[in-house]
Amino acid sequence: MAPEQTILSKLKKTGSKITKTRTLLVKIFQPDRLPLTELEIRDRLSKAGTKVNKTTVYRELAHLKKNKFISEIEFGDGKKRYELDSGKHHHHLVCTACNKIDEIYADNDIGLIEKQIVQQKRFKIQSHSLEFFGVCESCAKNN
Amino acid sequence: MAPEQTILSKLKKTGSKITKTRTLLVKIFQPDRLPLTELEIRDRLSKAGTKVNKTTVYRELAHLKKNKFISEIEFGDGKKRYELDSGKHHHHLVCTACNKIDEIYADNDIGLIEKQIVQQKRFKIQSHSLEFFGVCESCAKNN
DNA sequence: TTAACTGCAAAGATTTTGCACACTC
DNA sequence: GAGTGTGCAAAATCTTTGCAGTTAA
Repeated sequence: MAPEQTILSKLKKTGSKITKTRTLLVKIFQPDRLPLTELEIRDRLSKAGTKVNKTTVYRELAHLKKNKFISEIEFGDGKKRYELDSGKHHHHLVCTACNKIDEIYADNDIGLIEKQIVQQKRFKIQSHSLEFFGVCESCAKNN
Repeated sequence: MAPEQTILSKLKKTGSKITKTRTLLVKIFQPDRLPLTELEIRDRLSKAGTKVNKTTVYRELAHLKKNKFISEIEFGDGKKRYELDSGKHHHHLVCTACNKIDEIYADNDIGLIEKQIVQQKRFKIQSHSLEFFGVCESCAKNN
């Protein structure tokens, strides 16, 4: 079964309907595994031949998020972004030149910092966010 | 010389005028070293007896930021926050119960992660942001 | 049929801009 | 007095809500 079919059939089981928009949206998130804004998502839907109102997109994203198929993140530019929730926690490399986003895994190292925080501050950590900003390899080459 | 006087006199040298709002604003950032939103800042100004328009606050913050006396950060709630720029890079502990914000220093450990990123991804890092969300000591006690 | 979904317009929230007036130095 | 700062209203963004109509199952 194609990966998007898993999501769709799980949704169906909980009473969601399988609409054209929902099907396409889930498909778009599969290859484009990286965080997309509402506008980027709507553009992709548009190019796939389905013009959708932004309200619908926001509601669809809220629905997928509530069901834990996608997660919402924010960098520092005032826009929310959504990405497939792989279950594996990761961090992002944001290229300040081309705006492309890559991901990295570094939870072992973060774990060290978390231990310090618990000991020093007696702060109970629930989650964290870590983003790196810089210039990606291809942008560095083209300059 | 009181710390806020240093900032004010530096500003004066570059042609800025020493207004009531500017003086108060710099004073507010001194004890309240932690990130404040525009509204929180305006409330503090108000309580100090100076009602200021939000436009003025935003412009004043932009001015202080341009001159590198404060820096701007964003957690995930859509509001920008401003804090005194101490020159020392640090990270935040955000309490999800009382919204208080504490800071920590952990750049040695982040350095390890950065080395990996440079090697694996050939990504040239310019900056990063790291925030922890959880429950602070006093909120944990009161529950 | 009925619960879920959709589009449109309008409202919210945060931040920015244009313009006329006011202040600091 | 010149250049900087201020307030107000309006606009720009991004996101959410209300409501009436549509669609999937």
